[in-house]
Amino acid sequence: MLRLSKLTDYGTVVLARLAAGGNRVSSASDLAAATGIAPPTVSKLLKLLSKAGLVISTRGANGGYRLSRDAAEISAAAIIDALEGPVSITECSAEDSNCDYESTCAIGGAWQRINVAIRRALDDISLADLLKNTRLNPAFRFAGVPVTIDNANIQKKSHGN
Amino acid sequence: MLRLSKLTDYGTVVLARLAAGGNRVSSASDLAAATGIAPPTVSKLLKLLSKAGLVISTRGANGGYRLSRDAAEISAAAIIDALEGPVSITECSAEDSNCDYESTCAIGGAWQRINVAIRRALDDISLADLLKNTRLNPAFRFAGVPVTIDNANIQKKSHGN
DNA sequence: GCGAAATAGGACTAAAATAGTACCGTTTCG
DNA sequence: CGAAACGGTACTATTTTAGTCCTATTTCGC
Repeated sequence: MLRLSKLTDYGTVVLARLAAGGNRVSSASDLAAATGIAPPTVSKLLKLLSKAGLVISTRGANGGYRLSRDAAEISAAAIIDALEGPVSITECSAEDSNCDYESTCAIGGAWQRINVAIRRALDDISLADLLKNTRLNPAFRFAGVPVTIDNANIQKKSHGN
Repeated sequence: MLRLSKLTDYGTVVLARLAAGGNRVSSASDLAAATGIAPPTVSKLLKLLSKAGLVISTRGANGGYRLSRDAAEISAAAIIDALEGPVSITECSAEDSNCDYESTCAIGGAWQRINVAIRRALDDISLADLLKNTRLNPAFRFAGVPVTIDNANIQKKSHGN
């Protein structure tokens, strides 16, 4: 847990691709082809990123997307915010959180400190850093689940049933 | 996003209650009554915490639960691990993950660094810390909203590196 | 001007993860 | 022996997430 959604993961891949393209605009379908991610999904991603101001869109024929600023200026936090909304570790964090257990809780504030620490880590890393890529961990298993993603099966989401 | 599940949140509340009880054992139903969380849920929580070694259970009549060690020795990371499994920010992290997008991805390693940073933040805070403060900051929102964290002295990355 | 290419936005469906509940078994005290 | 309490598992419901599709709008090229 505490992991980010696939969309965000894909989002970084798309952004990375965009970064590689420099200032040239790329269409959603081109990006989909380049990354192997399903076109509608790429499109959705780009819309969100555009709304968040991370990418700039150009409409019309020959239109497409490009990064709104240098990859070094785009933080992981910004990406996550754009695709998942505010990073907030607990729900019971707002003043108006109407948490029923408030009287017995006694917790609360401290989570925010953690939250801030996490946020800081996320702010520290830019898209450019993500691109540098240093694969530091060897085999890495996930939550006890054997992660076996088959090359061919990656898109087996054949929604037909 | 990037937030932890309700179960984890409740779990901390239960642990906090347990910490308040010192060495005395508390039954699941007592804890449920004290915290206001539904008994079956509390029970489930305690089972998980017990399995993870965070609490010690005593069976039989007059049995119950108590912390396995001092609240200061129980880190937020341990709690999250117990209730949500390993903290891991992305799935596509393994060298052998056969991620189809690998060629175009170029991302990967950096997420782990973020992960480590987050983990460190989580390790830094103990259950005792969580207990210390009630509600230190009023209104608190993330995203683009004004974050007003006054106690700016969140323990920084005091891990010495 | 017209048609094709492309984004914008939203609605919708399907799948998966989470939360919560219930049941039954085992242990221990009195 | 019986009640209290934990242990484990299986199940269901709810919520969240992922993914798809449709329609409108904008712009380029002929």
